[in-house]
Amino acid sequence: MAPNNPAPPDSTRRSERSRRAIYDAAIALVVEVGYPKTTIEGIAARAGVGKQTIYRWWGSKADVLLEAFLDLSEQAARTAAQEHESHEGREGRAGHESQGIPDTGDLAADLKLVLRATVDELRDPGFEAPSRALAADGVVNEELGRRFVAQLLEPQLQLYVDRLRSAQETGQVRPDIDPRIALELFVSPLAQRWLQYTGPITYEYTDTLVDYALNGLAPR
Amino acid sequence: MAPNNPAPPDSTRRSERSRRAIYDAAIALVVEVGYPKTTIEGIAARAGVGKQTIYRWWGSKADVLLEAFLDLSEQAARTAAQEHESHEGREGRAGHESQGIPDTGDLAADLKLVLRATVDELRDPGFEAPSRALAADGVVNEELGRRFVAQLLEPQLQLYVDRLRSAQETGQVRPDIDPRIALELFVSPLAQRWLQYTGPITYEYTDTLVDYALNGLAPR
Amino acid sequence: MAPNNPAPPDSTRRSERSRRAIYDAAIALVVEVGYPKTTIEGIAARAGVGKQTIYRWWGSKADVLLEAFLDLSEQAARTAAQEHESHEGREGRAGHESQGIPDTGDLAADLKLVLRATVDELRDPGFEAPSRALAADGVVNEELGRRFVAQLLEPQLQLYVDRLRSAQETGQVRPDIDPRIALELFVSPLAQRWLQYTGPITYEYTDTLVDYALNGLAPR
Amino acid sequence: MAPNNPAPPDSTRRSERSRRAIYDAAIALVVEVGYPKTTIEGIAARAGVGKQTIYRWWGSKADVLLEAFLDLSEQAARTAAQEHESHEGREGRAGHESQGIPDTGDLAADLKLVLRATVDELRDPGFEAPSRALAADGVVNEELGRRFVAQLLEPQLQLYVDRLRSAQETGQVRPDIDPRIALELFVSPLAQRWLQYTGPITYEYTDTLVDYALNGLAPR
DNA sequence: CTCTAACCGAGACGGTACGTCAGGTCTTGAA
DNA sequence: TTCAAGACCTGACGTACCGTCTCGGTTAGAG
Repeated sequence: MAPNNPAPPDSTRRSERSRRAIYDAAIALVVEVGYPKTTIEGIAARAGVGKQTIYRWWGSKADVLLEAFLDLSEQAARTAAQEHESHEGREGRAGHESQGIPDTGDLAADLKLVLRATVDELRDPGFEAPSRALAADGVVNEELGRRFVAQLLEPQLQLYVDRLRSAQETGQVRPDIDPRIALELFVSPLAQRWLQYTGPITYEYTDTLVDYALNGLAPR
Repeated sequence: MAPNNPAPPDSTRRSERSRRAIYDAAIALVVEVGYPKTTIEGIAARAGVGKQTIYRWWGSKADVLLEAFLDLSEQAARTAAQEHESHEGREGRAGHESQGIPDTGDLAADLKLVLRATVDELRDPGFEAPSRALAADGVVNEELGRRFVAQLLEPQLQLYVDRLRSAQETGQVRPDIDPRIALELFVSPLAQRWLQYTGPITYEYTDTLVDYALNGLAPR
Repeated sequence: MAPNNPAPPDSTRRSERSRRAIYDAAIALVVEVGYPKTTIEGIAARAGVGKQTIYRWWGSKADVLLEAFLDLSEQAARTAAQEHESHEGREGRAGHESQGIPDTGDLAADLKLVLRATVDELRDPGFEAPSRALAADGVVNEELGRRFVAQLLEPQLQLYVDRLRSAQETGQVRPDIDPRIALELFVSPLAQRWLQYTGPITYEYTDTLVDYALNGLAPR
Repeated sequence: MAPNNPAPPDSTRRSERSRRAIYDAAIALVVEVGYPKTTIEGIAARAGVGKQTIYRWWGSKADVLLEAFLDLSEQAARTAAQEHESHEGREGRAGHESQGIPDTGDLAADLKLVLRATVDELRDPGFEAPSRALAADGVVNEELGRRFVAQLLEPQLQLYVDRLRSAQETGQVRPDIDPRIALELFVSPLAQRWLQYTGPITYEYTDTLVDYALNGLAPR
């Protein structure tokens, strides 16, 4: 279809070593100097890699960072999973939503727990810097934004959908509610405060969001 | 305190002509070529202005655009106000939130109306391009983000606070609710969908948000 | 004739204070930072004068410096003349050529004396910096070069012409010699060494030049 | 010793193409618009080269022009040499001093011939413009001046030294004369007239210089 | 002894060029 | 063929001065 213009490189010969070094350099630079001052040349230099090696495999700074961050998330998830395993038996101590949202039967409590964990994550500079960078670029670059959402955000949101559906089955949420929209009532406010600095991010705040969303603003 | 190094220029001698031209050029370029490809040189050239005239009065591309957009908003508000005046007698047909949120007594209807107007605005390229650009830069540049919020976003949100308080007085909203948080239940989801392309933006969607937020997710 | 384009300013209202300050600033800057780094803005700032005051009365940096240097030379000449007067009675101890070249009857001795004084002058940074600057600009700017020569150099050279003519009358120089050309035999070599760094500038050197020039290179 | 900060570029990878284009552009611009209006940007643009490519290999406009002019001189010398070769058998018709000064046994005639050729050269705009530019900058920039002399001027002067020494052997010049100084008697006057516009440059003038210098000003 | 036209300081303005940085492409030599 | 290295062309950066143009204020000579 497309005239395969750029003659795609042979990925079997790809240097795993370089890929890792590039990921690490990209994340480190974003954390240390910020996204705008992170440059492809800087990443290449820090990774001990030729610029061409980056241009060969990625299309832009954002591409590099998106993959690097995905990789980082996977690592973190893997680590968390192992830890989870070693603590098996204990219930509920969810550390990271990628493990799924706990289902103790008490929807409000489960949501508050998970949102508190998210609050923690949003404050961890190691995660915050790259994800904020990607989110920012995604705001102005629709294609990147959609990939960011599809690969990072939506999988997280899907866990809320699952938990809400489960709550619908137990009657804690009205059956006519669309869970994909419902989750936004407590997730989006947190997201906006984080993205736009529209307010402080605290446990009390997220707890409140859950209460308001579940019970509504109108008198009962 | 600070040694106010660069000796601030004399604003009384400032050229109004240049300021206007720079505002116009900045907005036009962001709309036409996008924020990242909008350069200070480009703005200066398009405005028929020396680069130094921009650097003399603003600290960055974002500063220029923020002021330009503020100016644009004021113009729009002024225009809308005049139009409103000329249509006096008709009630309620608010076109722009800066006029305040209508208060017909029916909170849900009023909110839906305003949110629909916001949906329209978010789709107007003349407004979308610059505000998206500023929002994006604000995500990664906290100082800018806070100014964006303080000068553009928060005044809008305050209107919701007012309307919600009015609703509390008429008993349509529970008195223990914090309006500043409550408004996020329907505003933030819309904001996030717009910022991050996490879902379509439609009247049905915003209507649904209002219903969910007012009535809550839990069965009554 | 000409449409009196720029409407020449009224020189009777001219500020002597500013003129002096500009001269001083120009000379000082050329000495301190060099001609290329001397700017009109810098002169204006250092002189505590508006830029327009410079542009009103001079056409270029070189114009300013040329006048400043002429002024400086006149001052120096006046100072030297006073000093000369106070030492009256003593013969021959010419300090500065502008007083005329001494005429003791011994042409070689007189020339050597004057050239040694020139050597001293060429090494005085206060004179060297500005005159070198003007000479340099004159090399590449014919109009300036010709003014530099006419106003500064040629009057000096004329003194040599006079002395050589006197020597022709006493038979120390052949009558068919053109003094204006002859003087170049000892003046130009010194000038070139100074302008182009083609060799060291010493008393021995200038003495030698006089000997060679008077006696010729060929065996007698 | 010095911390050789800027990490000198790898000259083996240097683009010969760019170098040539830069030389040509620099010379052409100096001839066409003059040295002061010749800018690095202009050279880069005319040469179809990035500015950085100039800054990578040269430190200043003068550096570029000096090398360009040296290259031009070498080319010219090479061309002249070839021409000379093809005219072998004919004696004495020296076109360019770099071929050496002719030695017909008649010193005065040989010097006059060569100086007349120099007069021609000083009037060839292709040579005059760049060499005047370099000379001018060298007046005010000692480091450049010394390089100009060492690389361009002194080699020419050395030819006079050689010819004068030969004349000393044949008894046409007194043995106690220092040829390096002697040559200045006829070369420097011409140089000064050229540099400073102190007088017309003609064959008659240079012929006269030779006569005066060889025979001296004093009666024989 | 005003009045008023200029010169004055200051410095904003539209520009040009500076020297630097990074983007993305292309070439070279070693592995 | 990939890779590290880095030269190359491009284009924007933020700065320095250019020469022109107001803007009050001051200042002197014509009334």
